[in-house]
Amino acid sequence: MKDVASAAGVALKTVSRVVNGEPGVHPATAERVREAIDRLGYSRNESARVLRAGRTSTVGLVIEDLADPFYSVLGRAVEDVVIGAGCLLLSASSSEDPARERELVRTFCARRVDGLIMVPAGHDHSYLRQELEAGTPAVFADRPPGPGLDVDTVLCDNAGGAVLVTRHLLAHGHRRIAFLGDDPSIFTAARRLHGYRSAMGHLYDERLVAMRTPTPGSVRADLERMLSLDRPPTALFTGNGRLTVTALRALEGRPLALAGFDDFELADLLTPGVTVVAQDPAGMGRIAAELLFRRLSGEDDPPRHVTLPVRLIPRGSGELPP
Amino acid sequence: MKDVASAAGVALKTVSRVVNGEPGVHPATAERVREAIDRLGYSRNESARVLRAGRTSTVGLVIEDLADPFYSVLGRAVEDVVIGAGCLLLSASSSEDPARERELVRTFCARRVDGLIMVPAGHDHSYLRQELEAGTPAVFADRPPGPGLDVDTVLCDNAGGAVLVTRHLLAHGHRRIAFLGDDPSIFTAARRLHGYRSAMGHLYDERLVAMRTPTPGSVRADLERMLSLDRPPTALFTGNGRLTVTALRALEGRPLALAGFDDFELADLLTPGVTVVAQDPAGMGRIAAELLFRRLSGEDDPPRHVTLPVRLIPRGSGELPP
DNA sequence: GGTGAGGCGGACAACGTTGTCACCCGGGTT
DNA sequence: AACCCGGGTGACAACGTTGTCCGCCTCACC
Repeated sequence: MKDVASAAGVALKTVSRVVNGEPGVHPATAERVREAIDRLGYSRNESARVLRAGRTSTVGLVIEDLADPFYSVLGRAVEDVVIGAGCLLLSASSSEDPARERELVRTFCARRVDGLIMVPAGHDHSYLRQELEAGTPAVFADRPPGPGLDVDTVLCDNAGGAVLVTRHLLAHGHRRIAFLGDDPSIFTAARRLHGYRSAMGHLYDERLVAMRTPTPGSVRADLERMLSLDRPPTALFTGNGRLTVTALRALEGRPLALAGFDDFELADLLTPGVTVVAQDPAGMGRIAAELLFRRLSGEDDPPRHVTLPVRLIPRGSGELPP
Repeated sequence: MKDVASAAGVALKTVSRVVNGEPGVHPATAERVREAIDRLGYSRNESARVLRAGRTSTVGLVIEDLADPFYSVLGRAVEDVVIGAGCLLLSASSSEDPARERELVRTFCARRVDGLIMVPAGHDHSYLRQELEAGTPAVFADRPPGPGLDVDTVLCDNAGGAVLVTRHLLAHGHRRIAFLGDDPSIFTAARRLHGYRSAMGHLYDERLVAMRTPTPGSVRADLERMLSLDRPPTALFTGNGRLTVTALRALEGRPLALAGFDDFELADLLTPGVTVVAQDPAGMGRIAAELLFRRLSGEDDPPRHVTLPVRLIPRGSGELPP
């Protein structure tokens, strides 16, 4: 900027005024400055601007895995809102590791992001309190913050969706309905199990439940175990998109009614089509980002808790008879 | 930092030394400073550090769409390398819009990212020359830069993959093979068409080719037109993952041999399984990021051009007889 | 011709950090 | 006693920008 100023034969501040479109500059002077800017290929150094202004116009996004379709769609929705607000998005994957999550948040805060959007991996977010008090708002998406911390949160109706699926299978005559879920320490997994269990009522049988971090091997083993019971399940409820797909592979076409949490591409093209209860990851991302920007524009209401509805999409696999 | 200094009763510079682990600070003093840091919850302001140092330890990623499985996997691989190098990743989607791409690059450069990784949307990247000369290296992935610009580039073997698919279909007895591709102004689409055409040789028939930005409607229309020809195609080659899926929906189970460019999740679970030629998006992202960091560590060789191999995965749909 | 207003331009400080250099002080050497 | 040495510490400038404030010039009006 100094160079531009001397090239145009004006003072530093005048260049700054032109760059920022401030009034009080003679059109001819402004033109001369712009010409010098073009000639020298000058572009404002945002770091310095940030240092002065105190705001970075940057939002940090911590998700579980950028490559997961659910989270990448969520991330894209966040990005659209963030870019629309004239900010940029720093994104990083926690890989479901609380330590990495914390480290990423620390890094983001050292960079003075204006706000954070998080899909938390851990259950202890007390380390965030300091940042929040320092004025960096955070919004949680998909999963709530750990105990003792209350901030804006966007969740889907996990329990309600699980009830919906379970009742749907019950309505089609199933009584032995297995549930395959993720590690119950994950909030969504626990809520979905809860919904399943309450909808099953006295039909609940813990031998038909498997909850752990899924791998192709573990899913296969769990299914084998259940299917070789005296009274094997006639239907299967899978607790998230990845599990549904893994289970489909493990079943290898064995006829078992199936319904899953989370929609996924091509669910409609399989035979039979896979019945799911669908979330709206894009909506979740968008709303989380909007909540964040509301805070950034000074809103000071108590934390909001948004629960997004889910939608049952029957496609055939969940309507198979027992 | 000023507050920490006065709280610990030392000079600013001493705190800076402690924070940066520089030698020459008395252990007792350092301890006092660290105690003050913890007490005040201080964390270094990276913006100021950046302003001083000139490097932001930030990499900008411009891709077509963060929500697209291909690009989100690529993005995740980039992220892993970037984080591993102690940097952060700014990501943004161009939505296949050259103007937006340019604007994003401009914004990233104003923020003084250390380097750029791009999946370009446009064909004119002369605007990058200035940034390159200013010392911001760029690496292109999936598609090369426009004419007149030569930088590190990672592509897959588009033409070779298309030849592979076409020959595979020919080997299974097909002579009338249709090609459904994206807008030929997109590099990958053009290269794949080229591969298809050269493999078809004298069997090439332009009535069996449709190249345009795909929508469900356009794909349906193109297929209808081809299938109602006097001598309709007996096989279909779809030019990218999205097109393959769209075509599968449009075909609604009509028996037509099908093979596509790009692998996609569940391709193996459809009936029949979908034969594809698979790229390695994660490898592409990783290599692009590694090339970038090689530049950042001072390498000054001529631009490298990496072509990644592709792999044919027969799953059934491409082995159907005419 | 003097005067006040307003348009325009510039000098300077400050944002928070780090590199440079100088200082202080105790202990060992000449 | 004069000197040097070096570990520990601090003052200061600089990075590039913008907010504040001041001053100049012009023009209209008395």
